[in-house]
Amino acid sequence: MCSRTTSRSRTGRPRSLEADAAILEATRAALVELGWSKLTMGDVASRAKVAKTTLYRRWAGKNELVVDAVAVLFDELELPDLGSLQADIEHVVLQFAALLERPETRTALMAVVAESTRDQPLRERIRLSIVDRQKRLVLEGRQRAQARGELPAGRDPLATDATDDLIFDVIAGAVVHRALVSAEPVDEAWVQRFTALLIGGLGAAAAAS
Amino acid sequence: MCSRTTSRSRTGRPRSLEADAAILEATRAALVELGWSKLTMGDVASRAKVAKTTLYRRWAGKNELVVDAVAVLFDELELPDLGSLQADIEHVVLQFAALLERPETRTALMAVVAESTRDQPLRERIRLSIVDRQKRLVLEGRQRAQARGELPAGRDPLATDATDDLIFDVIAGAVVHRALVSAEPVDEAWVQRFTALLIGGLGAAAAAS
Amino acid sequence: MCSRTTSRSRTGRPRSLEADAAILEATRAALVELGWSKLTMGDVASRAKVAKTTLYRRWAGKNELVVDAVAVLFDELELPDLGSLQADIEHVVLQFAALLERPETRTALMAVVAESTRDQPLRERIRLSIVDRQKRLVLEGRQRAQARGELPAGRDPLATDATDDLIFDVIAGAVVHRALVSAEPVDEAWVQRFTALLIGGLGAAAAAS
Amino acid sequence: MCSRTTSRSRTGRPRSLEADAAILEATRAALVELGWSKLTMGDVASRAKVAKTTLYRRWAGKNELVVDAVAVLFDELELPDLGSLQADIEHVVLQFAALLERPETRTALMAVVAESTRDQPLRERIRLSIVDRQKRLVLEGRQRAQARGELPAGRDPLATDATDDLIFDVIAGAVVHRALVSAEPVDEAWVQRFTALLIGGLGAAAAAS
DNA sequence: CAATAACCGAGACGGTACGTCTTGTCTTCAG
DNA sequence: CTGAAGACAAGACGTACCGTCTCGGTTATTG
Repeated sequence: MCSRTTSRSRTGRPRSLEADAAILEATRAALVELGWSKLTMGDVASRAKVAKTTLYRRWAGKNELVVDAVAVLFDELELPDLGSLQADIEHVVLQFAALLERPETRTALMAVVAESTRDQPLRERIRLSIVDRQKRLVLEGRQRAQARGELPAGRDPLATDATDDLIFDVIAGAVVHRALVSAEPVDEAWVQRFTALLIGGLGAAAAAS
Repeated sequence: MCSRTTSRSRTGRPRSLEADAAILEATRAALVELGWSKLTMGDVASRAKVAKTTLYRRWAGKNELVVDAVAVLFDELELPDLGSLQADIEHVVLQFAALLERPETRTALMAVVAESTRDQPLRERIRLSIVDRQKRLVLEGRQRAQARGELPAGRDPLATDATDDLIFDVIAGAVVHRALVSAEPVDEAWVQRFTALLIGGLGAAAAAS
Repeated sequence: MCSRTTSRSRTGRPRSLEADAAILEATRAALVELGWSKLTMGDVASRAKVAKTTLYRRWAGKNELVVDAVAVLFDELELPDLGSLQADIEHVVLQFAALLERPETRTALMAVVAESTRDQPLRERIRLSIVDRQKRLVLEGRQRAQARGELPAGRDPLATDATDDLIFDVIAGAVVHRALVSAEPVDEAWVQRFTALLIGGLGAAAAAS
Repeated sequence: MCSRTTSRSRTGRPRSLEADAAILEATRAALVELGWSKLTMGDVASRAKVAKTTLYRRWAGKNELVVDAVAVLFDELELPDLGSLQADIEHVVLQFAALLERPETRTALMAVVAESTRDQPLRERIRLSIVDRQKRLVLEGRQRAQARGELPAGRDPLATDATDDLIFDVIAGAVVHRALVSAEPVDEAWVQRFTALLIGGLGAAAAAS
């Protein structure tokens, strides 16, 4: 969200809530039309029918604004119980791939990550708004698979966390790399091969321990 | 490399080769110091002691220049025979992680990928200069493992290619995501867990087919 | 003056009046130091401690800026009553010659006239800001001479206007040509000869009609 | 070596002379199309189908080139004997006005004069190529008028020279000022009034001495 | 119910980088 | 050797954004 978190001085005119929504919507629209690098604060302001001052009062710059604008899109990802780990993973990977097909996500995600390599606060913001929030999917999927008996129950919570992180990086990384770097389609065939590889690896790792 | 590929007009003063080298070197230096977003064409030009026109005569813009400047760094990756697939993969993954620690690669890679989502020619250039060139590592590692008997010989060359691509996306994607998105260290512990997962998956996949 | 004439948009930050003055002063200083052809907008901006955009917001380019910068200098010309037409003319011609000795006028005047041959709006601006404003001198001098009886009272106002214009072109043209084209000094001797010729011509013309 | 010497002496520099003519012609054409300030050396070179090097080998820059290109146009001015001083002057003034109507002269003349205010060698070149060459017209006209008895024979050659110069500045200055600064037509009516004024002045001056 | 304080729009401000253009010099090749 | 072709360093051009700063004016709460 924007920097104004909790403690507001209770006096003075309050900030317009419509403005916040209009700005984020305008940001997404501008991302679709122009892409990250052609998007400008001035353009977002005029799309949202808002003064530039109003933008800068809420967000420090383009990076922060765009992170907030696209973060909400990642909350669309869901993990319905499809009966098997394989099916659950395939489903969420396809959802994620569909999200990466959307121009606003496509152009914004890598850009803010690139910026974050030189900007510690931005890195934190991305982690909070996007990365950590989606780790829930791995957690939920793993627990469900354990409940089904597809995966052994982890004894060491520390090792479990590390494995969750590893799986998250593998899934998210592989899909993003396929979609944006290799620039090849994340279709059902690829997803099945990928999921099989992953589940095979998890099984082998479980057997080894 | 630069746009002048083969057919040179036989007349006029030829382009300076020193300038080419100085520009790419200056670009890398500027990336280290300033990062992607603060890097400017004018600054690169003055570092290289070259006129801006000389830059623009060779590269269409910042994106193309930076791709060429960092592409060569990826050629440092090597795959020495360490006796086992596990060791080979761990070695190259650590090398790749070290490459992503370097500020010039760190800041440039995601940025040009982000730009490429809206720029088809740039996407091609990245694929040619970086992505496809490093797939050699997967090819070589797989063939060596097959020679050692660690992996079964692939019968269907089409399926083999698809698996090579999959492995490439998984390795590169996971490492990049760990290093730049999750922003956590790619250390030996993580690499071992990751490599075990991958090799387990490959073994399971081989057993299944 | 600058393009903002009367109707100001009532909203937004008003334009800085100090900036206007600083820019015109900086322009004159740059003309003195560098001359017309070496004068650059960027240099004027940095002398005036003003952004280039501030210049371009007020003036379309170098031509318009310089016209405004030097126009005010022409207002220094005065026509004190020295008792005779001969003395009045000699005085103003010497003043004008002194003005043309100043480097800012010297270098700017012919340059903007040259540009105006291809630029109708610039021609209008020169006429308004410089030419027409100085015709007052001819008008005043002629009326004073008529009051003294040195020249007959004009009956036809149309013919009077035409004669005023003719005299203006003859005086200004001859002095400018002597000073800048022939590049010879406009000294007292020359001024006396020239004034005698002019007054003689006026007298003969009056006698003929 | 022998053949080269032969071919050199045989072909010598005929190409070079064609180039000179082509360059000056191209310069005039470019002046007509683009005017002084938009005219560039590179454009002239390509119009003349000549390398820029060839231009710079012959002329120091735009100023010198343009002076040479337009100087020849001033040689068209002639002073046929029309029977009276009044008619002779009117004729040459109209010719001069017509010359100033041509776009190449119009745009070039004031521009090079403006440049010459900061460039002594250019001032010399203009004087040699244009100014002094046209003073012949005043000399010839004055002598013819003296032969006709319209003007008294000058006794003092120094005073005569000074008067010739004065007349030259008055005629050239007034016409240029009328045409380019006041930007009003130099038509027959104006020319008659002007010539009458001038001849009246000369008569009065002669009577006075 | 006025004062106050923070908000809002509009738009000018000082800066910085852009990508292009022109200048005058230089380097190569062809004849 | 001369000339065309064109690359070169230098630097100005006019534009676009950035993030900040006035302005005049608009809500809410508070005294």
